[in-house]
Amino acid sequence: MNKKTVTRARRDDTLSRERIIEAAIDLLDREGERGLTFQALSAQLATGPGAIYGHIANKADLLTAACDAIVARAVMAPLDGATPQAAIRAVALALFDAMDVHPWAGAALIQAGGKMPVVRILECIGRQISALDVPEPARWASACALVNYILGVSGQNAANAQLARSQGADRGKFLAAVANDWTQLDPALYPFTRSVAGQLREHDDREDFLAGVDLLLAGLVDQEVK
Amino acid sequence: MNKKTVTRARRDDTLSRERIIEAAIDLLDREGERGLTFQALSAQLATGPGAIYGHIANKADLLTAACDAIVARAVMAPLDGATPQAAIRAVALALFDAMDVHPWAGAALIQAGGKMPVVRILECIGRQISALDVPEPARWASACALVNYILGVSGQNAANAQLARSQGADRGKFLAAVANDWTQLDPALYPFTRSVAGQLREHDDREDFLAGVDLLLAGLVDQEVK
DNA sequence: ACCTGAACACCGTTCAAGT
DNA sequence: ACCTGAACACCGTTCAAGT
Repeated sequence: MNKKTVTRARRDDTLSRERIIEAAIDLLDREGERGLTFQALSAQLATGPGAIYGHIANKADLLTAACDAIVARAVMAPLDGATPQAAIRAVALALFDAMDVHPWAGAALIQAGGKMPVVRILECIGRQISALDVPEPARWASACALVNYILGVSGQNAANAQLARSQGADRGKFLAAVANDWTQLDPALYPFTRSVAGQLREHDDREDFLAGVDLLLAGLVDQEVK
Repeated sequence: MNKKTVTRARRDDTLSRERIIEAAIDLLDREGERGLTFQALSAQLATGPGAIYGHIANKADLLTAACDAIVARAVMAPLDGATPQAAIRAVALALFDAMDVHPWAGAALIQAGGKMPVVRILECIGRQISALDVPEPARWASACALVNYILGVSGQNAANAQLARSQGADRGKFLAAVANDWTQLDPALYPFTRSVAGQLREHDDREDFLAGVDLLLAGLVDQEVK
């Protein structure tokens, strides 16, 4: 076996921002957040670490760009025809599922500030809010609330997935362990948390996520009437 | 000037988890997330980096513990007497303000999984949800929705603060720059985002945050009636 | 003009030696 | 039993040299 031939991937075409981002997504999906290294990334691209800096500003930029690729695909999901409420639920679910497949993207999303991936979501939600009869001045706050809620869930799911991975457990085992921790809290200090520990173990995240979206939508309709 | 005397802080008492966490908070507040180094931390504590590992498992543990100290203080804010709604608004605001003063805590909060700081918030919100007439099975989802929303806003604010810091701008300047970016988006693709760019520049985060809490609360009351 | 990869600065964590 | 701090493994980023 020739080491050079085996180790190095073929260089089909020239290095580009897109190819780098694609390779980064591959790496993140396979090895998790800790697996994304300029060393590993450049090895996969059959080049040196320095080459990447010709197309990407730094690691934060790379993560945001990779996250944006995921979000862009999710936001393109079909969402026309139905009511604005249904459309909002559809995008929210598409994002939830995308973050479920790519947990690192949830963490990246939260660190992206007002950058592209967040803007994509804001735009998508905002249009539907406008289609509802939410009065003009309330649209900004309403869209923000929905976006922030989605970001919060994404971030929390990402953290759970990462912790689970680092403990070598799957999602179910990890949540069961957390539920168990909750059961052992002081009953005098944490009655509520103890009472819902069972629901943490058995709950369907996806459904709970949707319930939150519906809560916000219900509040919106309420506002609309006034 | 004697180097040793000047450089080293006095060691009032023996090293403890509490003293380490306090020093970490100091460092994080002064220098931001990037400033928290085991090197810098141990220097401030007048010891070696290794000593810290006697009391703290690793850096993630340290960040969670520091965040928990902030959250614990915020959650203790006065919130009795008034209605459950008012109490929820009060904790939410207290948390918002705490994260505003300690932006790093927002980021740490999101990475804490189901750990202490999140549990504290869940417990606090959950009790008030129980005090409302939300039916039993919906309490878990309702409390989760509120917690996730709070986490999302905290995380986003933390990211903004960190980006602003890294660009050497204050919060106002940073948001103005983001708003400017939004103004230059393609009008055909991002009509909504462009239309709210002005509101991003002038908005009061605190008020928008509360508006989101109110939206969720309105949805809750709606649910209650049904 | 773009890639290459050694080198730099730095950081979390460990561990043998000290007290 | 606990601290000390040098050492290790590793990682983002730079830059002189190559093509």
